[in-house]
Amino acid sequence: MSHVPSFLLDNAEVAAPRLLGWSLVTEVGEVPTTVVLTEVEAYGSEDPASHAFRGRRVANRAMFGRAGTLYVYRSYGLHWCANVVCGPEGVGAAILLRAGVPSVGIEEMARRRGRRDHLTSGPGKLTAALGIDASHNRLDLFAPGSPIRLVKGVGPKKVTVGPRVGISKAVDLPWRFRID
DNA sequence: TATAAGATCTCCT
DNA sequence: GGAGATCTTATAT
Repeated sequence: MSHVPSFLLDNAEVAAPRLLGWSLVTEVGEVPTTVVLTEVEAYGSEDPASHAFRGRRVANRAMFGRAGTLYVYRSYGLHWCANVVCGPEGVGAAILLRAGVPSVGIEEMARRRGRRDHLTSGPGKLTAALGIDASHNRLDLFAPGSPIRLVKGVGPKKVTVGPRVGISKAVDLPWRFRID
């Protein structure tokens, strides 16, 4: 049994900003690593920019799972991007984790990234630093024994809202949320 | 079967 | 500010 916070059952654009300030913890190697989430984007169920828009596929089936499920996909053939599934089961909504601040295991993240700066300042970098890849797709982020978990943080003071990045459809929706 | 485009990052200038 | 790396899926022949 896992304990999924109730706000994750809400629509993506409502749930997304509430994830800011939460910690993403991974224990996929010897050393645990944690980042505090500072930038996310919402991908809704009726959203042309969402992978779920054209329906259920093998690659995106994680998006149609329970809220609190991890959805990992490959971006541009070489990066992994991580999302938190939200909304009612079966609707296909998720929150893309775009960036964060390293808090635990910084040395390990620097080793995985092969550099010491810009460790987690983008979706692909975030997954690389945390050691997240396709093998973690469909994981339950709230199961006690899960190698990747979300841990509640302090609520953000001021949230900046703007248009999403890198998409070509529904570009004007202000569904990108970040804190300093 | 083929081709194009994509929720990106790094390195170079 | 621009090109290249390189995989998956959608849409067209």
